[in-house]
Amino acid sequence: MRKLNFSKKRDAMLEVICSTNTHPTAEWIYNRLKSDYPNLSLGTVYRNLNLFKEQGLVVSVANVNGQERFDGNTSAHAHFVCTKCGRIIDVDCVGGSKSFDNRIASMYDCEVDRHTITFYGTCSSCRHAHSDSTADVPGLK
Amino acid sequence: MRKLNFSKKRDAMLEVICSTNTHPTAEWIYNRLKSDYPNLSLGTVYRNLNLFKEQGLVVSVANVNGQERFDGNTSAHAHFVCTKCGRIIDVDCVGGSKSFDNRIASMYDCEVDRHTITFYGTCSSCRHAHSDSTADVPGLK
DNA sequence: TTTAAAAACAGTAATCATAATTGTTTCTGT
DNA sequence: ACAGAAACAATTATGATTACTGTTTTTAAA
Repeated sequence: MRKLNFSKKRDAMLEVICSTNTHPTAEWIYNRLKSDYPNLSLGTVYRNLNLFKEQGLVVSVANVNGQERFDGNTSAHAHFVCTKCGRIIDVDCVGGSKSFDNRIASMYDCEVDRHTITFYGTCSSCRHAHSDSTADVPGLK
Repeated sequence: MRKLNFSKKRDAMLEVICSTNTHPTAEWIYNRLKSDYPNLSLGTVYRNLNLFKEQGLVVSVANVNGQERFDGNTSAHAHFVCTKCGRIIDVDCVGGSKSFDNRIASMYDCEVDRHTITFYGTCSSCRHAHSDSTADVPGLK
């Protein structure tokens, strides 16, 4: 694996990703940082996200409306995706065991690196849809 | 839900999707059919795929290298995605229970329509990589 | 069976997320 | 300080998917 130099912007990116639980898009991260780093480039965000994935610092949890969604919390946990508003919620009570992976590996003679468990449906906010509380949901049209 | 007219091409699409276990891309379906339907349009394939999803006739199982992958087998089952060759393999021995969904629904006060369980790793063929047996894998670059 | 409205379609152009390229700047170890 | 590596911005390119427009098929009812 490649050796990485230090980089202020990359650090800031990781900081942003790890301190939110909104499972942001590339663009959300970009918008978050461009006030602090006015000459940040979207290309840099994409490139660093790929590096983070390579290094296992960040995982891709879903693709919602054509946009990849990332998570800095790499501990094994599932996700719920609201198909109405695009919100992604952590689900900590199910799956996430390595024993799944091992079972599949031996059954199918393959190497299993990881697995994802993702639920799809309508979130609490959207069900009770009183107020449009989608302010902080990344990837909204 | 919308009322659908009959359509030869749409029928053929569904037939193709349901009689393969390769979890094809839109383009793979298009290429499969264009010998029988020389004036089939890729736009038609995309439009009908979206209709199939709406109607629950087909599910989207993964997004591999930026391409959506479909499955005409809508019975609950998991998938293994080879990150080397893009192959997707059915995994029939895990998950798929509605009780998961119900548990999440009550815990998070949400409506759960479905869930996906997806394993990522290196498939048998790619591990033993003697021959390039990726002939029928959709979505290969 | 005409016939008119609705839906499906081809062909094409437009979008939009992401990737690649290029030339410049910043690190980092020596 | 300096040379090579990595990071970066800016721009351009790519490629999957969607939207649009005018034409053809399908449908159901007269």
